[in-house]
Amino acid sequence: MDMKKPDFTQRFGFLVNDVARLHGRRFDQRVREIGLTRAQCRVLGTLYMRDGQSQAALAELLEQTPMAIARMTDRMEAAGWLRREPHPDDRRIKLLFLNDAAEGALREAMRIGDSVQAEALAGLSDDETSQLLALLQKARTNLAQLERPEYVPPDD
Amino acid sequence: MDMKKPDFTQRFGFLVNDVARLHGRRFDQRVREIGLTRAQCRVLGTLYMRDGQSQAALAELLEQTPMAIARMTDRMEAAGWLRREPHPDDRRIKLLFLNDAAEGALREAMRIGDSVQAEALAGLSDDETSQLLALLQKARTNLAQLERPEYVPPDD
DNA sequence: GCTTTTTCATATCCATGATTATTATAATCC
DNA sequence: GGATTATAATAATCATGGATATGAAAAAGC
Repeated sequence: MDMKKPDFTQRFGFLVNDVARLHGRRFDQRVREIGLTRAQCRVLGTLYMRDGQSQAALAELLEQTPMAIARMTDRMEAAGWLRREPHPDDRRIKLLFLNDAAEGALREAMRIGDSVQAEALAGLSDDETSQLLALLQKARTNLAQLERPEYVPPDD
Repeated sequence: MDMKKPDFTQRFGFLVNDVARLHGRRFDQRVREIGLTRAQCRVLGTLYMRDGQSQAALAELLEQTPMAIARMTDRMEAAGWLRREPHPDDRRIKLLFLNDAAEGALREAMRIGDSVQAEALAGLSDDETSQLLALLQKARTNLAQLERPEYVPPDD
């Protein structure tokens, strides 16, 4: 008898959760000195690509609830990273715009992200790294499609 | 000009964060019906492998702060999943033991985890799946060693 | 033995995210 | 065009996790 108990740390859910937690913790420790957090960098990065989104649209892009975006943009507006402007035609909607401070901070955050990524993927060959990214991308598309079946991954 | 802006969603940090968030959200939705959460499953799974740990030891195993474990075990003790018992020799220490209800719930959580993993990794070959797990495991080891240089990954 | 240092658990505060409900505003449907 | 329905933002509540600080108890130094 004395069955070998299953090793939970080898399961995909545990693993990806752990890697994200450890990676994110380390990233947070470093971007903290520029006054940002991991989640805020995510918002900044998305707005940088598509400035002037509504909160609802941003929530869609980030696969998050509108509520999470409402509070996040509250904090980020208070911190001066972005501003909210009324939509000219629809008084329900607030459009989000990056402030000038955001671009430099985002560039620095990218440098930090590169550095943490290098730490996390140390010892992996270039092939292994691209394979890892491709497989994660596939998993991300799978999971996103489960929630929004109409979603089609970008092609360009 | 009109430089192409960097696609943040392709970065490792964003990707692994997103996959963990989407996977965890889906897992949470399902284990909720047995009264558990993702984080609690993580605790249950670890205690199942090594019952009778101190909170500090559990924090080490989970790569988390003792404070996070203190609050987590508070909630889980109140919910009846585990109990705290005093250490016979050291009055600072509380040892954690799973209650009977935990084992069945954990088995069900594993089934749910298998199901979500299958959804997330749909379309990946067996080779790709094992490669993904192996690469994530490597990243996890890398990141863990940055925080605890003495850490050595299990060999058996 | 007694002081200093470590260690264990925990209180407090903040950031994040999910759920649920509410309010204001648009859009749609007879 | 007035009632119904849908959508945008947000409030309130809970679970989670990091950072800092604290009290109690054990270990180490002398």
